[in-house]
Amino acid sequence: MKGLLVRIDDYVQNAGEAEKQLISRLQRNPESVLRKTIKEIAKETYTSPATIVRLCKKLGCKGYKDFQSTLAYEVALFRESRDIAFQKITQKDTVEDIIYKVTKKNIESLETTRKLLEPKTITACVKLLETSRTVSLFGLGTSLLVARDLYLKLLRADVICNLCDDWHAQFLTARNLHTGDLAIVMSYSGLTEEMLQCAKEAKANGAKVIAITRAVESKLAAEADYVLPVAATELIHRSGAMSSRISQLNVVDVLFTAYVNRNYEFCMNQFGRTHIQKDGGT
Amino acid sequence: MKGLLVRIDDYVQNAGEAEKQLISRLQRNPESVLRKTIKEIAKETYTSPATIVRLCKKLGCKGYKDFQSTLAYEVALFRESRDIAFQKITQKDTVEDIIYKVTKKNIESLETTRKLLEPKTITACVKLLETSRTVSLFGLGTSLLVARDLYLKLLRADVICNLCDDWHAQFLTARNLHTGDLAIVMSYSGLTEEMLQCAKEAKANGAKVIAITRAVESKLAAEADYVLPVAATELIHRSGAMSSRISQLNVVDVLFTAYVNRNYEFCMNQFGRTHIQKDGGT
DNA sequence: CATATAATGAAAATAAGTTTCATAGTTTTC
DNA sequence: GAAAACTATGAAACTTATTTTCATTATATG
Repeated sequence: MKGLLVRIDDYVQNAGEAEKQLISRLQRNPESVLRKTIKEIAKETYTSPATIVRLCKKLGCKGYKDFQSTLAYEVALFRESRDIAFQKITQKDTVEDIIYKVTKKNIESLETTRKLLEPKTITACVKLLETSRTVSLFGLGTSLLVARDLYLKLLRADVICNLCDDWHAQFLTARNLHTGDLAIVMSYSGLTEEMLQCAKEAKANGAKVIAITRAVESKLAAEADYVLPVAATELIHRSGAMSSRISQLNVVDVLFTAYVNRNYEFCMNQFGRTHIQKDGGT
Repeated sequence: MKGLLVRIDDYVQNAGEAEKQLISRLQRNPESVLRKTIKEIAKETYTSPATIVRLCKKLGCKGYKDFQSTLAYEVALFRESRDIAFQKITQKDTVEDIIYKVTKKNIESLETTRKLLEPKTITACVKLLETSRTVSLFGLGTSLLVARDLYLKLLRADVICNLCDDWHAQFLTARNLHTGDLAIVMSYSGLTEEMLQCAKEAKANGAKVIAITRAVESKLAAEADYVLPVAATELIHRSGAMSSRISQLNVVDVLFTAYVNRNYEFCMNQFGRTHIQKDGGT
């Protein structure tokens, strides 16, 4: 069932005059409705209890009470998620505050990234992973860490892959790609000139290109066959966008998990052969 | 104000007979209370509306209605966080499911990690970062990625630090440490023999040791002066613990942010000097 | 222009929640 | 050890909130 506020919004077009009054009031401040009685709302909006009850029923509730508690549930969730958004770290913050805010920031950017990811794109990327002869990874700085993470994963799944640490070597790798190869280019900002060059080179040589970046409109994205978007996160201090790599890793997780799921038997077999310690961890 | 269910639990000891009946009913299924009237609850528990209202007031609510809406809020949040926990990925899952579940898993492990982190420990670790002559980082596999991440951060803040890629070099680094140096050892499992050796060596040479691990009871943890705990995450498939590195990165974020906050002016100045691109990103 | 239809509010009816008060059991005091 | 004071409790009266009914008005339809 859709959320109540969404249903309200859907219904506006069919609403009568009194109902429009009501809806406008509800949308302006849904939270305060929870603390008011049906009579108070009726008075505020120059309507009547009867009209309110009718509206509640049209929205799929049993009555005003049911409406209130459904709304309470929604508002609780919304408030929680809004809480997260406006927490900037200041010098006054205690260590406890920092633990809370930093974690919430990271969670927020995961949520945002999730909303940006399109199943179709993931599916297309997984197919490329399956059908490409080789997979080459590209990244610098923090994005190199993400590339390494995906590299370790692909290794374990026995995908033929390649990642060079320094950018000259990466560029040479790009130059050697051919039709049937896949390049995955990671650049959070989408502005890194070196990555753009790698993407161009890969493309020019007939390879497919996937970009993992926040910059869906960038030159890098334009160069790519598929773009896996990452949430743009504000800075914490001016210390660089922190959550970015966590979001990028989340994209990597999604991509890899989707890949494994489509190649289940084979991958499970591989994992058995490639885990290093009993629990596979380090 | 404490949560309602907590307050209920606190109150049990002072409760009379009828009240105990009530409380037991409330605790058994708080959610269903939301859909019941005061009379229904009275009947179910062989008590009376009056007793219920009194209990609500003792718990700090204005009456039964207020009690219900406070509870609704709490239940909504709880249900949300419980929803997350039981989502295992199966072969039947669509790509859309995978996007959702993988992200939720990662969020869940961030939440758990947050709860494990103790402000005192962070503060102590930040002090070590401030006062140590040098900081050396240790890690292998996925944990090496985390180490590299912290390394990049410390570099930007002009902390004298060191990280070697291969484990032999890491071990030699540990051997060269002295009193006044700091070693930060990352091992998610806490079982990696190589990391244990590095920690022991560092300790033996008089250096302080911080461990970032899920294994608070491990030999590695025993060797460390401070342990920064990371949530233990179940595996997604058998492909290795995915969320672990995200949690580890979160710990790194917290540690580094706390450090920056205590050395604000200096770090901000440094960040100005060390950012490579306009937005500092890659 | 008459008639059907939909929207609305006033007021009655129903239901919910709160308060008061009487009772029974318990503890304290002399 | 009995009277007094206190506490916990539920029945019933009271208050408040919600829902339903029904009459009125406006609007569309043939």
